[in-house]
This record gives sequence, C-alpha cells and structure tokens, in this order.
Amino acid sequence: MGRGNQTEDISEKTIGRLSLYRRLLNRLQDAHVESVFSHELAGVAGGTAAQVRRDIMATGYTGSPSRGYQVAELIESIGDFLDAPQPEGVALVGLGNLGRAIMAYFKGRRAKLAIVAAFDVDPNKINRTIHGCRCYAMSDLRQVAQQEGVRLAIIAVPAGQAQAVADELTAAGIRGLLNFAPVPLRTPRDVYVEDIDMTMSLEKVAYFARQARPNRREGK
Amino acid sequence: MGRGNQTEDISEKTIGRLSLYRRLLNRLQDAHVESVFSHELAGVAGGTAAQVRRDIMATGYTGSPSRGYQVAELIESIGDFLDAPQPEGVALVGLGNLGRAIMAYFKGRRAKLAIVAAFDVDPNKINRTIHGCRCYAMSDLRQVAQQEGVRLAIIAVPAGQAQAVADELTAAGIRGLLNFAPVPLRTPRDVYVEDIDMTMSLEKVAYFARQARPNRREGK
DNA sequence: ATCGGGCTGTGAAATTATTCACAGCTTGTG
DNA sequence: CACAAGCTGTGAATAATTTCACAGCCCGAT
Repeated sequence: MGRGNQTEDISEKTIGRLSLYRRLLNRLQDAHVESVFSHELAGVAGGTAAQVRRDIMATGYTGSPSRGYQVAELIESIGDFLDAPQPEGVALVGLGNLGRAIMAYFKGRRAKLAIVAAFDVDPNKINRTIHGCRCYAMSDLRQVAQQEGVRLAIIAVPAGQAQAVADELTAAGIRGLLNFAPVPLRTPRDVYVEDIDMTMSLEKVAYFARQARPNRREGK
Repeated sequence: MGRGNQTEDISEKTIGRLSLYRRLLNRLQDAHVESVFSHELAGVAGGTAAQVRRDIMATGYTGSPSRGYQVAELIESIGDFLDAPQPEGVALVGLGNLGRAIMAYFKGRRAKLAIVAAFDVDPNKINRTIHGCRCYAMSDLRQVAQQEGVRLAIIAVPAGQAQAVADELTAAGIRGLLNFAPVPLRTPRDVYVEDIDMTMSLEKVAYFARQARPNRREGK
C-alpha cells in the first residue's frame, strides 16, 4: 500500500476535506462497511465523486475499480498522510465559557491530538484541574510548552487579549494556532493560523438565508 | 449615497470578508479614525489592498482617491448590504457546554442578530432562563419559531442528534443553519448551511504547522 | 493655475480549484 | 473466453478567485 512521496503541494481545502472523509469513514467502519465508492463518500460528505477521488489521490492511496476503496485501508492512509508520526499535545489558552466548552469538546476524541495543558489568568482557575486537565498560569506557558513539547495551541480569550496571547505563544515556540477570538492575529509567517469566527459565520448564514441562494451539494 | 443594485452574484468569501471588515471598521471608529485606505484595511484584515477594494465594490460604496473610505459611511454601506432590514432572531438548539458558550458569546453583540430562543431536551433546562434567554422544549420549536419569526438557527447538539434537529428546524421554516455538530447535514437545497467544524480546523492546524508552509498575509 | 503623488475602480491576466470525460481495469455473466 | 457494466485515476477543460496594472481623479504644493 503506497503512500510515500507527499512532495506535491496540497491545498488547504483538500486537507480539510480529508479530515472530514476520515471521520465519515470511521463511522462507516463502525457500521461494518468494508468498502466505499467515491460517489458514496461524496454523497455523505456533500461533494462530488470527482473531488473525492482527487482528494484521495493526494494521500497516495489507490482504490480498485470494482471494489472502490477499502474503508480500513483508506482510514489508515489518510492517517499516515494527515497525522504526525507521534501524538501531539495541544495547549488551550482561556478557560471562560468557550474555553471550557472546547476542552469538553475535544475530551476523548482523536488520540493523536489532545489538549494537554490549559492556561488562564484567573487565580481561581490556576492550579486546578478542569475537565481532567491541569490549568496553569500564563507565566508558566513557556516552561510547560517546552516541557510537554507542545507545538499547537487554541486561543479562546477575549478579543482584547488575543494578540498578546498569540505573541506569548509564538515566543514559546508554538507553530500552529487555532484562534477563536474575533481578531486577525499578526504572527511570524511560519506560524500557521486558522481562525474560527463565529460572528462572521453567523452573518454569512443570515445573508445567504435571505438570498434563498441554493446550497452546494451533490447534484443527482 | 448609492448602494442600490445588489444584482451581482457575490461570492461566499466576499461576504465573510465584509463581515470582518465591518468589525475592524467598528474598532477603528471607536478609536476615532475617520477614514482608511484600502491598504490600511488590508493590513489589519490580513489581505491585499486590491481584494479589499474589490470586496467593497460589492457593497456599492465608493471611496475617494485622496481620502480613502470614510469609516462611518463604509460601515453603514456594509450594513445596508449585509444586514436584513429588520433585526433577526436566532434560535439555539442544544444547551450543553458548547451551547451555553455560544449563548454567552453572542450575548450583547450585534443588535441585528441575537439569540432569542434556546431549545434542549433536558427537563432540567426546559423553562428556565439561561444567560437571559428562555429555554424551551424541543417540542415547542415550531410554535416558538413561528411566533418569533425566527428564520435562523444554531445547532449545538451531539453529532448523533444533529440530523434529526436539522430536520425539525427546516420543517419549522428555518432558512439558515450554523452547524457546530461534526456531521454534514442533509437539508433542502434552499436552506443555507454553514459548518463550524472544530476537529477539522484543529487537524488543519496540526498538518500545516508541521509543513512549516508560510501563511497567507499581505506582502510588503 | 498647473503639476505631481498617491489612491480608487476595474478590465485583463494569472492563479487556484473544481468538474468533465474517458482510457484502462476488474469482475460478473453467458 | 469474450463481453458488458461500472468504477478509478487523471489529463484537459472550465469555473472561481485573486492579483496585476493602469486610467482617471483629487488634493496639496508650488
């Protein structure tokens, strides 16, 4: 089963979809489905068969014309492609309502990617354990991040503090950020930032719901 | 001052960015900045000047070569373009950790778009008030939605229930969904769905942080 | 008044992403 | 054993999005 050369330059969109396919494939596997065709996966993922095939090409996995893709093998191939060789720890900064919800959300999901340390400024939270995860003071950040080998972080602090937190995180060697604060972060160019902007998303929904413009989805 | 014909077909990306620009403009306004140039806005938004200008074109607003864009006017123009004429109420379904965090997050933001009703199945929550918002039983959904004229909803229920909730919502006349559940929803084609998939986002961060691939951002 | 600098609005080019469409397999069938 | 059906992998076409680049304008300075 050949994966191997991920020399190609894979688009951000493709990476996102592969993550989605994997989740859907895991569900299929739980339902004891052994193989799928690209059009079936497209059906549940909400895309086209051609796109599914192209995305899967990126992982180097090859299906068979008669059987389609073997679910178990494809899951593994996507894993080899997407995941780091070692499990990675993630730091969560900000334990307000949103931070705690994020903590709970990621509790016991992918073993390869788990929140291993939380940070806040609130003295009431520091040194307590929340959702099974130790909460540290912001000032411990560099120390803990280095010690645990954390390279990824989630920012769930108020907008006003997000940039300062991002600065501290990058100074502590963090290479990837998932930012929930509604502020574009300024970071060194080699730090990857993904924003989740709930306000923007809700405004998009409001706009397009009004336009009655039909949604993307696989045509029959 | 001419906005007027939004006949053009505006892309999803542009709508998202306009929402972002508005937020940034509001901050500028709070700082008593009266006008901005496209490259300044691009600087804080993390895009290019040309893109900012093109996005703003969509709203029909026109700047002046010497002064740039008038902050107050541009905010208003984006508002005229993005917002519904009347304020819109939003329903929130699911009051677990995430639902409550979302509730808190949207508390007292845009007046034009506020959560006006919450729904859950937990009898402990039903008929109580959470973050200043009444919680109803799922069975009241159609009634409340119709009575309040709600056309938008946020889904914050576990994956397993998301599709069923989406079905109930669309049956109750909801036209736009913001979906936090990690499942692609199947809905009628004229219902707009926007997904916020935290797992996918985090996996993207993990992938690209590893690739050391430089991020998008305005070049000097 | 006229000039120069610097910005907007926007066709046109470039780039990126998606879809088409078909050769080449692989299996089941008569 | 030849054929039909139906899928994958992928070059080529198309569509969407972004960037380039420049005409035209406006203002401040001569």
